[in-house]
Amino acid sequence: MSHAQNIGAASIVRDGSHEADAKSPLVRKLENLVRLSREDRAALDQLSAGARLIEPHTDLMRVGERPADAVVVLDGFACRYKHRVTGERQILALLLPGDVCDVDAPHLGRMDHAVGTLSACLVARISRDALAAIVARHPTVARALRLAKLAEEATAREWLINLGARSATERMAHLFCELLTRLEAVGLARENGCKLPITQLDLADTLGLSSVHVNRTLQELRRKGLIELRGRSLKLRDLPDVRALAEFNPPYLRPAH
Amino acid sequence: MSHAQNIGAASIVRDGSHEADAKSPLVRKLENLVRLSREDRAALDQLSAGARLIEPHTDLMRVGERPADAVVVLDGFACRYKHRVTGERQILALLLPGDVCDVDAPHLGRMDHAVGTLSACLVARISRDALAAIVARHPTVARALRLAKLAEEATAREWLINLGARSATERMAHLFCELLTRLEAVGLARENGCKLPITQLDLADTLGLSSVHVNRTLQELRRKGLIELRGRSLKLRDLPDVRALAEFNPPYLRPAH
DNA sequence: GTCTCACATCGACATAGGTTAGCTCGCCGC
DNA sequence: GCGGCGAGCTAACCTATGTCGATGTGAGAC
Repeated sequence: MSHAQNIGAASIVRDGSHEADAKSPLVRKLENLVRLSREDRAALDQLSAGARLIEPHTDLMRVGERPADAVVVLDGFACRYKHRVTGERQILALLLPGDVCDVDAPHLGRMDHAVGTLSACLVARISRDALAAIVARHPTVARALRLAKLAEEATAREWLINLGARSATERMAHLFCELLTRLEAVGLARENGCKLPITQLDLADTLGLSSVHVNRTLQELRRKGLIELRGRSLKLRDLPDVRALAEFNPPYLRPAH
Repeated sequence: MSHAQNIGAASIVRDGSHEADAKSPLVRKLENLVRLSREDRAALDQLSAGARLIEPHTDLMRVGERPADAVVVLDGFACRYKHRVTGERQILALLLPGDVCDVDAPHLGRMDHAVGTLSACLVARISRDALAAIVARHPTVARALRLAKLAEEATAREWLINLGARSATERMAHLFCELLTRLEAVGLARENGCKLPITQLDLADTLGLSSVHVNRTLQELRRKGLIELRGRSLKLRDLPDVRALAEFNPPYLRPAH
């Protein structure tokens, strides 16, 4: 059994069997943005009910498709990505547990990029109608989804700065800070560490680097004692220094605070 | 009088004195996305009524501010940008005539980036109330604004690919294709040419390159007969080749078509 | 156990792009 | 008319990152 599958399996147990004792990542994420009522939470949990386990490297939406549903990631890492005709892939956004993809699916024309899993993922599809219903009946949830969208846009802006203006080490440090913060927000990080169920090649395609250089850069961060990365688990050993190196400023992840 | 001021002045005449014979860039832009009624157009023109001429290199919104109004650019080039602590500037988006900035201002917390003019610009501010009113009374306009936002997001994704995966020449070619297409959509391009009222340094900060390398790259594009750029006016001499070089695919600029 | 495959790692070399510095030209203020 | 300034342009040199090829390593399949 691969690491990736481990992760998927582990959380199916968590999400499936003991639903009572753990909040879903979707609820956790939105609770960082607004105060949810018990009814709001119940409605959200119902959305994630029909979640399915998806294999690594599986497309959830293809280029050119007209998306009928939105998608919520409940466990594992997925991404938005696009291929150049030369074959290079650029990852445009990482979708972590709790992230909702394409809330405005209804307005959308054809997808100009694809969405796919990186690791094994637990994913729920939300039909256009279900989405419309919850937005209409739960204004607080609607507001939370809007704020989440703003955070996604702010994140995209940070990525532009990453790719346009930061060196390889700074980029990587910034990405790690971002991931840690986002995973903390859904209860998936402890002691400045988290799972990182993706390969160095995936990392390369998100950071706009070659996989070889990703490897070199990781070595450097390790050598400086800034991070540990073994197997699929990442730890930021010196968070203040990593943040300083990355010029990481968390508030952009929580708009309207 | 500088080039940039020339451009501002020229269009003030166009937008101010003969309002009857030329549609505002805002109306033109939205008409690419939806079919506007006469009333819709009138309402939009009223929004742009109080436009003012702003000097080059002037901030319209600052980092940390809570934006009270949205902003429409009616002439000239503006941008979203952010400075690193090291002083480098990354331009996150270019705002061209017809572009509306921060329609969801009301939901917004503090600005995580700044908005400022590059050239002299004709700019109208739209109060939160005026915006709410037009969105409520003119659903078609509301829809157009949503679609415009989707186009802006698609553009940001293209920029991520630009910065992450394309070479300097490809990047620049792609940017030029994008600008030409966007300016054509508001009637500000003719015969594959348009104004480009920004410096090579501005270009460098949007493309994530040094100004020296921007210059080199421009020379190369000129040498290959792909573009002409003199003074502040750009012409794509071989549009098919430039598009091929850039892998430019226009439809992303017109969602839902 | 052994085979295989994906991933990580390493070294040697190539190159795109950055840096520094300086020159020119047109415009503006005085 | 002179000095200064911003922008474009060029050349020489430097370095971060890419490319290529080889090797190591661990986990699953059988």
